[in-house]
Amino acid sequence: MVTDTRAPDSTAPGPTGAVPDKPSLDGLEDKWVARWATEDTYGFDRAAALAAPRGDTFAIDTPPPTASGSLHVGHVFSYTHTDLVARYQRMRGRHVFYPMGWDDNGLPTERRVQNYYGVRCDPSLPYDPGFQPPAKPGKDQQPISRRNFVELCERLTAVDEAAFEELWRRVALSVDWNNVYRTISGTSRATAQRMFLHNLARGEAYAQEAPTLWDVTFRTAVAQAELEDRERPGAYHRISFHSANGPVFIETTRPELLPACVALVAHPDDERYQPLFGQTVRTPLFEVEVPVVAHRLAEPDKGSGIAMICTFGDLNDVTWWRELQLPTRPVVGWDGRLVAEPPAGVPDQPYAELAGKTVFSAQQRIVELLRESGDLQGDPTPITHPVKFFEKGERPLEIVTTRQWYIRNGGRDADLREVLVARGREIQWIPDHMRHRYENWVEGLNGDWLISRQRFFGVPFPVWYRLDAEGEPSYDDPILAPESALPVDPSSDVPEGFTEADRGVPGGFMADPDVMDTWATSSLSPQVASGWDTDPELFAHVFPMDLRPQAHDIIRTWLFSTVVRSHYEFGTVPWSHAAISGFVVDPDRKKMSKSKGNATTPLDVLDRYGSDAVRWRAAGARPGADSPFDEAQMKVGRRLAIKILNVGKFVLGLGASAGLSAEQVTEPIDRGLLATLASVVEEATAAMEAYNYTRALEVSEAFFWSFCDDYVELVKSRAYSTGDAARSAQATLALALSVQLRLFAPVLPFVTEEVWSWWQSGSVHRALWPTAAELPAGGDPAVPAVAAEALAAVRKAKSEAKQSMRADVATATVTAPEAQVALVEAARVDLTSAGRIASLSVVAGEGPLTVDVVLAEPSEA
RNA sequence: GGGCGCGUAGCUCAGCGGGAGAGCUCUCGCCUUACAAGCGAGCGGUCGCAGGUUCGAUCCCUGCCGCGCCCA
Repeated sequence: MVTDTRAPDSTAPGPTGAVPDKPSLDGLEDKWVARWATEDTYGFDRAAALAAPRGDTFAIDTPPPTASGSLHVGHVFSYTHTDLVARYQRMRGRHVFYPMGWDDNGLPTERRVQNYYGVRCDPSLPYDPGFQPPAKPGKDQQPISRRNFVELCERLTAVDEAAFEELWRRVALSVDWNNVYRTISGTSRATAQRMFLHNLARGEAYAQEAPTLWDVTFRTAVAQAELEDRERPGAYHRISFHSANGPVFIETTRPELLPACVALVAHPDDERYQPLFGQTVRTPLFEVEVPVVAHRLAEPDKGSGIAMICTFGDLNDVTWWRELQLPTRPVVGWDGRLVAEPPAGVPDQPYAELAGKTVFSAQQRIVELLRESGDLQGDPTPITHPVKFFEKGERPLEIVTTRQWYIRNGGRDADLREVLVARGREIQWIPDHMRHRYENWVEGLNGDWLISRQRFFGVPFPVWYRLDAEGEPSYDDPILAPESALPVDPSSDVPEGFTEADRGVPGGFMADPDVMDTWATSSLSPQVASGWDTDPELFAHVFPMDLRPQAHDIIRTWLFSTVVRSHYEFGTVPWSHAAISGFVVDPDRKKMSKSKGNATTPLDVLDRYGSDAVRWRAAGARPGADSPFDEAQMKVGRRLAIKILNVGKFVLGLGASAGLSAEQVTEPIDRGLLATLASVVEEATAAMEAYNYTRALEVSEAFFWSFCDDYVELVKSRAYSTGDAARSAQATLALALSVQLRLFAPVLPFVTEEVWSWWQSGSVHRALWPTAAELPAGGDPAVPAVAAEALAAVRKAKSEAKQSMRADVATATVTAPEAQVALVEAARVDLTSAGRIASLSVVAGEGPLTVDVVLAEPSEA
């Protein structure tokens, strides 16, 4: 039976009880990964947690990694950061609810499946129950049905997820592997659909036919959060429009949209064009009459100061179209090619030869035509300008008018924006300044959250539409799936009152063809992980959760969208804390990413330095701070791990660890050492409480090295002897080891567990975090500090004489401030034996402590 | 262009009102029975620049320069 905590018991003999002769890191990872799995060391005890007050539970909303992606050391670092907190909270005696999820729906998985198997989804094909993917992907992607495609997605993500889990176990993430969720699972789909229906019922979700940013490669709409500007070359084409009073020159980077032109626009204050306002001009080539209008967004210093408004070249066009109530003349289709028929009012010629061309080819042809007609003045002027891209896309976004689902997020409602900003202020951000990222994003929103995607592997909208007598869908009264039926797949499930025969026929029904964007599901990770749909009792206990760990690049997406969903459904923030990790960057300070080719594979690094060493390095990266990848640092972590093994061997090898207790610590230097350690414990604890694992490690580590180099050296010979004084040293060493192993346990789970197992029963990771109270009070930290200072002076004398540290000292005279004399005297025995000093005298004097050292004559060899 | 963060030893970073620090690197030593995958010692910085506040500024304020991230 696994209990959540057990009190440390420094006298109980361990299960193995044996200290190896030659401790080594080799094999520790395999050994303890297996042991932790069989003993379910990190399992969440649901019953115990529910029986205890909420404050005894610590719930973490783990980021579900994209299972189809690849991991690099940056992921290892940020997940380790979370694990440091989880392990600390567990050692504080809390029930740590630490699930793991896989984000396996959406575009990345589709792409991986396409490439891995050499297939593509064709929703018009029927399901083939016997389908087997080609052994090797062929030259051309094989079209398969949607259901076959989804099956391949599920098959491949299962494999990917297993590989991820193995890596996470190797890194020693202390997640509860009994609690794993997938964003494409039935539960996730049901949760996402149920939440969507709630949003819809409350008016928070809606569908609208509207201009939408559109990726022509993926043939899907994309959301504002997925946009990025990229600098791209372009050219201003100076083109003449025709009017009764002569030509009007505009400059455009997109001459191919000439047939889509609905107006010209200039700034209302622009005197050059004021006479034209209210007039009409004719487009070149097509001779379509368009009005000249005024609008404040027109930029007088850009180009000629007058621009054409098209359907739709950019977001300004959309604004103009909406605010000036202009007609539309769509020419760009969903595939990024010019549509077959010209828009109403645009003549067949010369449009016919543009139809079917890509925008690129259409532009070339239009430019030729303009040259021939004399409407292109001069040569195009090359420029570079920002162009909107889908962050995962490679071709510029177009704007097409489509019917899409949206969730209100404040982008069109200043009051809601304010409310959501206020929600952000309810969250404790780590580090605090990351709050600005959130607020900037919310305040800069300019549209609602577009959640529908024209893709296949995702959560479908649980919606059907009736078809009228002409077979046209009636969008005004959608048929919603009943909540009891969720999850549904409207493309194979049939709404109540219809049969499959009614699908797609006049008077029948059709499914909503879209799926939800992956963020629309992952924004529900607290609900999915905490059992909103499956375990209401648990959900009521752990939600709102304690911690959302994530990286800063997805504050605008994952963090914000999670806040939105929680705000709507529960009227609360989803977690009390958000801990934001920085990136691991390469030596040039560039973010590590696979696409840049600078990513370091974690397995290789883990193999060479060990998980503890990599975790140690991760713990040195403060929350929110980027840290450069530097292998030299890994070596330092590895050295610390080895040192812990060796000092553990020394302390326990004294053969006297059993039966020792704090009462036996009598010597002033020993009591002083433990007093110092008590303040280290207090400082480390305060740092961990503030999520400052870096500071906690720093103080623990600084103590540890001086413990090894000074204290252990000072008391070594006393510890080897017998009697009360020896027992005092042995008890101190044992106590200090126990405390330090626990201080290091979150960072170095493998070596601390190994050493712990030599003399303790149970896992160090289920032991209680150390407290100052378990150490004897009243010791004077100055005793070991001054003794170490004196010893250092002796060592320096030997070092400068190029002598071994084992060289004998004939006489050593310590001159110390009056107040320190007694301190040195208190450590006299240890100091003389550690320094191999034949005759030590201590005198009071001015200034800081000094030691006059007279080395003994080297003995004859 | 806006927001945020950062400029401290060759490198990575602590410190954030009264003594400029750590680790790594480097140099010189040491086989020392926990550890040579170790130990000891040492070298190394007008704390980005310029003003201001203060008895006193690496630390607070202002401006500038440089770097990074996010957003337009």
